[in-house]
Amino acid sequence: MSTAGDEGDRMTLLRFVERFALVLREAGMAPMPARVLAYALADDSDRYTAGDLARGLDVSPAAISGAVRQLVQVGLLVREREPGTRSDLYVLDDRDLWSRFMSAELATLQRFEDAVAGGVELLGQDRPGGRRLAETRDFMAFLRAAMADAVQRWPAERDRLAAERGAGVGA
Amino acid sequence: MSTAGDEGDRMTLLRFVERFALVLREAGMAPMPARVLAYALADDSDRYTAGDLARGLDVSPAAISGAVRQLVQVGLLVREREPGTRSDLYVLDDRDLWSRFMSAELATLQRFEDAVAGGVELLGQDRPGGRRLAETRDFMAFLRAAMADAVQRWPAERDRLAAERGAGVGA
DNA sequence: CACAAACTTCACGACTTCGTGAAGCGTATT
DNA sequence: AATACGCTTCACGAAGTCGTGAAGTTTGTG
Repeated sequence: MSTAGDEGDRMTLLRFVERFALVLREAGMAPMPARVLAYALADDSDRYTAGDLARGLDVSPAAISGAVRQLVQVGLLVREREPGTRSDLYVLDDRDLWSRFMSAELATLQRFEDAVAGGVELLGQDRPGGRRLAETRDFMAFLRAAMADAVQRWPAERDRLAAERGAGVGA
Repeated sequence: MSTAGDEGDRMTLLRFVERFALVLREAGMAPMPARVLAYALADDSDRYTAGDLARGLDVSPAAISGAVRQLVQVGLLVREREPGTRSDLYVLDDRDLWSRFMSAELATLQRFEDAVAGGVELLGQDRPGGRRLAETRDFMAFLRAAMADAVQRWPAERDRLAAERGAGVGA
């Protein structure tokens, strides 16, 4: 009977994976990396072989291969190697996961800023188009600074939240 | 001779449009809306008919039709109607353009948060996966608050920048 | 009232992208 | 040293998406 419960858990897990992956895709992530990230985040284990992920998500090992490479490249997954085994282990280093995720986002924002700054150079600030571009560039810079600041403040804020809740539960 | 210069300007403009549109696409925007937005932002006029955009970008009116509808829907473009003409006018209300753009982004972030919160409900916080999800949710909330705050501060910051530069040029 | 212009909608063709299946390669076991 | 296992790469088939061309609709003009 315990199997039935486990299978139910697995189904709810996979449903959530699909739902969360959809949001990630809308934010620009490719489908398979989105699924792998969602799965690694929500499943209870904290280290997975490629085979684990393939079986857990019920997709081909080939799909996993590409997905984890992309995730490793952007720093959302870390590849580890246990001596005496032939499988790589992928671990979701959740301690600074989202700070790292946001760092990638900040790089994107930087590219925005560069592209717009290039446009300002090309068009000059003495024309309406150039002025709009310049203001856009300033906004990007402002926003990027604000986000970088928030990312930096996050660890302390997280610890504060944890302490607060720990105290609340204890009381 | 002025024609040659104008054509050169037009070419540099279109090159910039392509470059900036590419960045916008990487951020999740559809190709044609990205081009239209980049063009409307960088070109010197501040109101365009659909025909202006089609000719300016050298694409079919049909492509413009879908693109402007999407841009109007997310609030990046405003549709206006001059009495006594048969064309709608699309204006890029640049005063609060980026605040509005960020509001849409904040909505996306809210969907993130909702999806993750749903996962926390499904999985419970007494399991490693659920705990990771809960921390993710908290991070999303924290980041969203920081971004909302930044968006709110932007108008004042922009005016401050403008005043500063105006003074700098004068000195 | 008829005509003309502009935009919109629709359906098609081209392109890109995604995930699978099969073959190849590296690595530990025996 | 040979074998078996797991991952990776490659090429293919399928699905979704994008922009064009043509027809239809609405709106202003003569």
